[in-house]
Amino acid sequence: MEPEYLEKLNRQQRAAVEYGVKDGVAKPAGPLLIIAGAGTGKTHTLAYRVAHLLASGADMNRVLLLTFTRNAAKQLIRRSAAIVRDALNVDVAELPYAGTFHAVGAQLLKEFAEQVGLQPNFTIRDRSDAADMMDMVRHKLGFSASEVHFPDKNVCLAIYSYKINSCQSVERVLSTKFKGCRKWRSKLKRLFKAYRVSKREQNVLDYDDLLLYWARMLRKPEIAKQLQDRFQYVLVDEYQDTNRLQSKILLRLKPDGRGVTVVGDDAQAIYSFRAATVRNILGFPDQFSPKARIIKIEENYRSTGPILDACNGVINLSRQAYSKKLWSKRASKIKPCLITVQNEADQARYITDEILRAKEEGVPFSSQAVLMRASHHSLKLEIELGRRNIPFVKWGGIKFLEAAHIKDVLSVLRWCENPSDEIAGFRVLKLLPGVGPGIAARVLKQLKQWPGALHIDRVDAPNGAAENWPAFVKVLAALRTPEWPSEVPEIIKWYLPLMKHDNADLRAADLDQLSLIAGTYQSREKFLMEVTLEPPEATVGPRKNARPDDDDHLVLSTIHSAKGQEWSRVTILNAVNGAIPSTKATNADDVEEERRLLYVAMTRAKDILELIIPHRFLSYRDNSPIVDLFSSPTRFIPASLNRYFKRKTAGGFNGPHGGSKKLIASARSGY
DNA sequence: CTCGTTTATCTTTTT
DNA sequence: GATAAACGAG
Repeated sequence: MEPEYLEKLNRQQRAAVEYGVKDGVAKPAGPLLIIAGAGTGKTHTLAYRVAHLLASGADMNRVLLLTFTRNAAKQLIRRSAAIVRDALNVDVAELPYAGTFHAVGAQLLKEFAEQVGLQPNFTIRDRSDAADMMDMVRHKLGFSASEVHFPDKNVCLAIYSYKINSCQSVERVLSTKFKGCRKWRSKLKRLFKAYRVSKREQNVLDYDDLLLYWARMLRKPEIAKQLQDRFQYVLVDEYQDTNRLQSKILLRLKPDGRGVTVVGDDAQAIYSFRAATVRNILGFPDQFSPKARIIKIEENYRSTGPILDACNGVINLSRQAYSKKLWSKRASKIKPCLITVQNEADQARYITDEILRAKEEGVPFSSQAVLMRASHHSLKLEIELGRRNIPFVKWGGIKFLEAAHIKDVLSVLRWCENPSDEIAGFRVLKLLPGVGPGIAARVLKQLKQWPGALHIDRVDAPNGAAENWPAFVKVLAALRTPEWPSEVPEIIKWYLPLMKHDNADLRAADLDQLSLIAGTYQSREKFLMEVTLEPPEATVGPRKNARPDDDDHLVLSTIHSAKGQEWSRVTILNAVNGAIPSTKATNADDVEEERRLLYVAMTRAKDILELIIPHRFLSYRDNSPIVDLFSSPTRFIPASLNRYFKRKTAGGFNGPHGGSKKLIASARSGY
């Protein structure tokens, strides 16, 4: 007697779901690699696998599910729970161990903090706070003043982060990825050392530490044993985008690979800048003996035949060989379309026109998306959409938490939570008029006399800040006994008059939203931890026409953020050299990744796919300022792929890459 | 000496 | 269009 839900799966999917389950009983088997191409129902399969394991007796407390975003984890859990409920009428509310590597790492580090020499109240530093800290150390060591063109804080952090995630030496990273910084080799090493010391002193961890300490704690035999026993099943999604450090964690968690499932697609590896390496997935089977079982899922349910043909055409021009070929039963006569326009203004107009037209023909905004290589590529389009009152949300732009005013308020909370957090303290102190970097540093130094508590009341008011000092002391004193979440509006009330940024009204509205978001968390500690690991999706600034949940809205997204998503109608912006591939992509490997990026973007489309080629495109050429380039269509779609695409022009363009008026007419009659 | 403002430089992607 | 060094005022 087998569960009915298995019948909904195709042969390959079913093999993946049933692997390690015999006669309705789950028993951890050897490692499994699932190669699942774009649109083959990868999430679906993984959800069924989790559900099937649980339905076959696996204990949900012993399942570890690692996904690329926390959102993906939530979706998977929801779908698995629904399947189990339908089949067994049993409620599997939540998997206790599910989320990103970083989030689960944080969870386990809280649990084992003392045993690995951490204080359990550590706070997690987001990217820009980590950069600020790097900057502070950089100043302290005198590198900013004495050296001309010493790499800035972001570059320093990028090098350091790459080193940690790729498990390579500083030398190697400098000579492969950051060649321009090689001459600072020894200074950078000193900087990184001081940065590590500083993190320890302030009891903070950066993103990379969450992985690093996790990997380290698994080298302790007692802890390793405990976790190896706890996690009977470990499932990892998007394995092609994991890095060396993450694969080490996985291997230390399950040295023999028993109970491990990894899922991914080598053709969709797009995160090498984060030190992800496709060798993790390609080399996965051989790490074990006997080798991992490989199951490939190749039937695509998402896209129409013509779209898939074009996608295959693009990826097959790669020098690398990929491990599968997608096919689809979905017939259609509509080929993907390359549209040449005069410039970016015409591009914005054309896209807007077509979106409205599609909407009139019955494709809701929410089934349409515009994808771009870089977040700022959509600026003109956003203005046009605003003018025409089309609701949209943008993914992958400035995140809510990165806005200056939000960070100001969060810093107050973070400083109170962890008084050793000097970056937070520094930022808060500088809010007061009359307090700059010098005075702020002095106050922080004084505060060090009373470690563990924030005795701002014992510090004399600095000259020039006397007026605002008492109110400041009062607010911080009140925060010593947390009143969650009502303390948040209190802080905002204090903060607003001090705010130095413009657009005060908009920012005040953002802060109101922050209060609301804070209210959904149980405690200040939980809020701070989760909010840095998975920022809320709210956007900041003028969002008159972006009403996230309740409306039928369009999505604008970077290609990276569009991972795993699908829409009926997809438009790709700036399909020109300089954007895809980016001018930043210099070596052959980088260019290959850009090709995969285009592939990922194209495979998001179910029914209609359009790529726009503006003939003139504002670009940045290495060191010179903005240049207006005559661009050329992306090199990833050369003439040899012509048969997969329809071509047309719009906006009265009749230049060198364009088609004829006749083509426009026939293309328009297509839908 | 310290804060706030001006001026020059470089702009990918994200947990 | 952000960021950091240089400049100028107190």
